[in-house]
Amino acid sequence: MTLLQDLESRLANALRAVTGESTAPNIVPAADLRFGDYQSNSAMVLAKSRKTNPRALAQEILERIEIEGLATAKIDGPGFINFTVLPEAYAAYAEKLIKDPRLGAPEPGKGKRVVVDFSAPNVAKPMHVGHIRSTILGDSLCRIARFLGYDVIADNHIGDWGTQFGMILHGWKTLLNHEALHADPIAELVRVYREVNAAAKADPAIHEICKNELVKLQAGDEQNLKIWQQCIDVSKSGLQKIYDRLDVKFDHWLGESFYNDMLPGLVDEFLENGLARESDGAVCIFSDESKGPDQDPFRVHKEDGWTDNPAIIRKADGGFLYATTDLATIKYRIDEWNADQVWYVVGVPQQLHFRQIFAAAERWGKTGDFRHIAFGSILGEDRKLMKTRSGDNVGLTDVLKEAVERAAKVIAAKNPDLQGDEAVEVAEIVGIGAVKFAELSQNRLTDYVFAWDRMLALQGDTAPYLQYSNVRIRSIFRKLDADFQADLAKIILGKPEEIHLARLLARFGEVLPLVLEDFRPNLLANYLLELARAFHSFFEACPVLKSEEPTRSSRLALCELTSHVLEKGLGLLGIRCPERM
RNA sequence: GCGUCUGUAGCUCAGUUGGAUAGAGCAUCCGCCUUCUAAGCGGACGGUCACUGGUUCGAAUCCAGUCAGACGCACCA
Repeated sequence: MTLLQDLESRLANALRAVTGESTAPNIVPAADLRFGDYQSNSAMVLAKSRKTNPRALAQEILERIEIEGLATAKIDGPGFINFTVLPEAYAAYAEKLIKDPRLGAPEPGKGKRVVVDFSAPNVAKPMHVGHIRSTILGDSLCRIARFLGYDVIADNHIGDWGTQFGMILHGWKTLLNHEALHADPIAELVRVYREVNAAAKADPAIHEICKNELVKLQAGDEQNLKIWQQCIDVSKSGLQKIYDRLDVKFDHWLGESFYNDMLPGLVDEFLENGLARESDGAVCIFSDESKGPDQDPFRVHKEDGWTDNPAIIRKADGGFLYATTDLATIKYRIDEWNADQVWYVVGVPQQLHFRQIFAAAERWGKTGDFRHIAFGSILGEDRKLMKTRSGDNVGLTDVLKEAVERAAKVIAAKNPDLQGDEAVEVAEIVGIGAVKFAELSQNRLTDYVFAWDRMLALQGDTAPYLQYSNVRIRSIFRKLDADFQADLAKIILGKPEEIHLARLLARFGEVLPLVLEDFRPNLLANYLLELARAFHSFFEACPVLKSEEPTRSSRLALCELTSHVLEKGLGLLGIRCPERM
């Protein structure tokens, strides 16, 4: 039980005693430490509905609440109840956390299986900065969900069957440089794709050839299938290198091609059940007439009023689409994997698509908790969306390379003692961590303009700031002469910096569940910054090794616990901690 | 045209869902290494929360309207 939960249950008891009925307690961390550690506005909310004086009601609550030994409470302002946790209570809780491998975190996901669909790059194309959000956000959500008890299946739904293969096939047959393919497979595939793309735009005959190659592939042409398979294989191994570097893991890579065979049957089923019908030769899912037009994703308002906006699941030429594959994917995840929830970490431009897919799945009887975890776009310097096809986007590999190079320079300047393999390793951890943290520390819905200095900053509110606080801790323990057992230490909190550090350590378990309420790892990132700030202040104000017992052991234990929380918290964001930097 | 998202300090962004005097980082300025790593710490400067109304004890947050930007709206993914 966290301190917050402890306070809430005591407040709930007091509220029941005062009102005679059970009322949800409402406690949040105080906006300002001047007021205390936690604040409740329950008295004001309650007074409103009962039309009584909020301060008088708060007074009644205070007379009934039992918080001896935990906190003190007082009434402030219009009727806030402010709680100040006693230093002894923080100390006792910190001692408990040291022995708790979960560091106070609850397990709200116990018994729930969730499929997380993220990253999902197209094969035969390099990952650029635009792919970074889904990959990093999705990976972090997987880690956090697992820690909070969910049974997580991470699935990389790669684009391995799109129309781009018509051009790639034609390029493979006419333009491929086998030596170049061997040296850098994805680069060569991209070169080929771009050349054919340009040629097809200029010459309709080439466009027609590409279309035919695609039709042959889809019809099961042996040669084309073989080339396709080779493209997938080299692309996957190229992608895997980036994922390894980012420390991102998937349980499955079930791409679009995996669902290919299921699509004809799916469309037939939709037709037979009356869930879809033909229109202009295409098979479409239309709006549910019983619903109002404004609450239906299959209708949209245009210049001349409400008009159909169906989801097309089979084109007039017989081909299948994105929506068809996504429906097959939902069926598989619900029927074969028994998923309770499916989280789609996909950009905000696709929200209409997901509203349609989710609505169609519901009509189809595939029930589950489906969430589109949307995120804002990364914009180019012209403030326009970075388009995949424009081709001149910054590659993800280049970003990582630059990040690690910058980190290496800073290491060489700040800590010349680090040499050789260790310096290389630390640069990797710091550089990649900076990139990930830049992404995870902001609200997922905000668009931003890509800028090197922003993404690769190493000072201020960054991953290196967090890593550095842990490095300072590890440095203390390296200088320790004897063994130290943190779980046996008695914690005594005296200086304000010690109390503040303990206060933030206690909040780890409170923040974590909030992250999954709205899928916002930035809450964890912001918490960790606060914690690190508290630690740095503590570090400057409170000598550890040079202090006398029992303060020395107490501070060592606080350091150890801070290190646990920092490493765990960063780990949940997919960021590693170096021993020194 | 309609819908979704966004608009907060010079810049980049938070703001735990309606709480108290709106917070960080960067930049600028002033201090702090003879003591556990200065990628740090302490302090200063910086705001009409796009605008106008409304709801109420109380609004950056909710509602309506206006302005600005991004994205989406039938056979691409």
